[in-house]
Amino acid sequence: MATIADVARVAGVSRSTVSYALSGKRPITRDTQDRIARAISDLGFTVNAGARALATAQTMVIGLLVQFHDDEFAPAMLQYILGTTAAARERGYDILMVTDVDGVAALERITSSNMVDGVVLLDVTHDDSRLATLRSARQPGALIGLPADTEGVDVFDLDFEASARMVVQHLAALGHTEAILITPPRHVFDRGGAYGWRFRDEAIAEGERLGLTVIAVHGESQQPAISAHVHSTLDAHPSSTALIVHNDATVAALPEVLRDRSVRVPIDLSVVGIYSNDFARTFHLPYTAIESSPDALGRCAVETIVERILSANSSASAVTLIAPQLIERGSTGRVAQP
Amino acid sequence: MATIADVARVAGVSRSTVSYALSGKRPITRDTQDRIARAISDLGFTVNAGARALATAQTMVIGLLVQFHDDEFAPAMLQYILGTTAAARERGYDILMVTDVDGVAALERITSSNMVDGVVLLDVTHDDSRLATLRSARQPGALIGLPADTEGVDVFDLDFEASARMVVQHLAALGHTEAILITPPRHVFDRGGAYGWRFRDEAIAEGERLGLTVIAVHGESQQPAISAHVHSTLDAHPSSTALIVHNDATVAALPEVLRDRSVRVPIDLSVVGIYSNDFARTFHLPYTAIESSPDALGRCAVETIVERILSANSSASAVTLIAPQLIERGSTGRVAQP
DNA sequence: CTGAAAGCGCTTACAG
DNA sequence: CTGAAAGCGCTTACAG
Repeated sequence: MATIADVARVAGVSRSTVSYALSGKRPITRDTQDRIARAISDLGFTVNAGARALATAQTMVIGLLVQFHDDEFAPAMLQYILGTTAAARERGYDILMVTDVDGVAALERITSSNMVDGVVLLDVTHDDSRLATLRSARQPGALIGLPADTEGVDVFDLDFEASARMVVQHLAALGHTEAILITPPRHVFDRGGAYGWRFRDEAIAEGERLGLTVIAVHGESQQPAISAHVHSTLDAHPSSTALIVHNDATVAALPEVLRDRSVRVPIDLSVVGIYSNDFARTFHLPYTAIESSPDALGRCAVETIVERILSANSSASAVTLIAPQLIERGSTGRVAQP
Repeated sequence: MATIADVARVAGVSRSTVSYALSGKRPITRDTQDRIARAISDLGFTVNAGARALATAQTMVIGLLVQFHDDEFAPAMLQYILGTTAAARERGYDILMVTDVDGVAALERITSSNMVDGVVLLDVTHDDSRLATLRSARQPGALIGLPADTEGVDVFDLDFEASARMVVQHLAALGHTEAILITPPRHVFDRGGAYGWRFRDEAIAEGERLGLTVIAVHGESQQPAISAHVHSTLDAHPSSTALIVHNDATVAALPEVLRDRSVRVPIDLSVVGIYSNDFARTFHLPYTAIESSPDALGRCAVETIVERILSANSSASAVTLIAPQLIERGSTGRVAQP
């Protein structure tokens, strides 16, 4: 394994000159540069990342904290991971992916040992126990998901309130007066998944303003309960002309259930979802939906982390709620006049 | 940030003593131990991972090389990632997840810069271009997926030949004489995904031995082509009494397609898949299937890597094909006597 | 434009 | 049972 000292010897210069040639942080003669380049290529030299990290106090690694609850629909999570990882690479960072059940301990471990320069937390809940650890860490952190206390952390999330208004306005404009909303499962609310109630509460409130009654029910998290629940919910509310689904597992099961019931979309029922375009492609979901933008959220989080790593200037942290976008896929229609 | 020197000063001992207390590599007086422990906790000291890595030449990080082809069904990949990550943590290693489009460059980057102690390659193809890089790397590597040349690398994969025989024998024993096999999409074969033809060729051969004609067709990779293709394939072979599906995306779409056709399983058609139990749960797939064991494969790969990291003894590399297991879910039946 | 030297925070022979 | 010192492979003031 060639070191910078080997390169220096072969090139007939000092180690510092090799280092500066590598970083470009000071001018080097054309000739010296060439000799160094040749030595590097002859020796197959690569900078040792650990040694560089020790000297610069920069690891060029960002930690990604993922939590897989086994009552959760994992495929949706993958999109955040990929968005984050791609964005990190574009900025020259690698991703240390941590999936420990004990997220607090994992966060403590990778930050206090200086394995990472910053950290992105996925699936942040209302009173996320990882935040205390993050606040006392040396490294900056960005959250995906809105906690109650946003003091000192950068937060990124979809604007679920605006999303709810957008969906309700869309349906109200089409003449709907009663809609069913299938929210995330109860355990998501219990765990503090604020996106659940943020969307639901605003949907109900906006519905009241616009004369659209929103009937909210918790979705199930496991098949076959999911499908059975959609059936019984539709049975229970025959007067509802629209269905809003805010739950990945349920929306993935929806095509089959609606086919079973011979429900024609949008003639018999208008359907609106909240999911990403990638998700729509993977599962062939033909519903008009709010784009949940996992890729964009991951990218924003990484960008902000990198900014904070580079500029020691600790500007005020911010909460960024991404504006929703309604992707029309033709699954909503005007209510038939009786 | 407290260093080991701070701990030593506060405890009134030398740095080496603190280090040895940490590692337990030499006996320390009870009293000295206590003073060090107190100093560590008072200062909130944690070993700097980078410095330790530099001194020991061990990063305690394993690289995981994932390739997301956008014509691929991503959810299946996630299971390998989770199995690998969990197994690594159990052995004290973290996972550096790399998803670069250029896998060769990514592998070169993380190995030559010594960011990792070993590496796991996912989705290895018949003539995987990453293998040359891996062979010249300092770190050991384990593959998931069987390449043509297994020289010097540890390989883990499902025994697809045995899987094919098991499926065909199962169907033949039930009296089936003609079965359709939907293989992975053509581009998987083109790319060198050996699992495709390993299963297919052996299924056909075993079928010939047992009097079961296996009609192999390539699956599609994107909806709505997937569903349309299953329909047309079933239409084209009305005499087939069994369907074998070796393709995640197709099997995920199967319940809907069969419902559309009012096909009763297993009365009208026996169905066998090749997928993991986790996948079955997530997508509620009720078919008898060969367990593809992504978790077990990920674990085995990590275990082997760790063994090689620890015991410098470079014992011969091996190819490990996991024995298949047929999980009965009641989707196959005896052929009706005409 | 280039070099000699200190330092990043650890571990581990070498000595006692 | 414990310490002083060298070394892991870099970077970066400090000097010239």
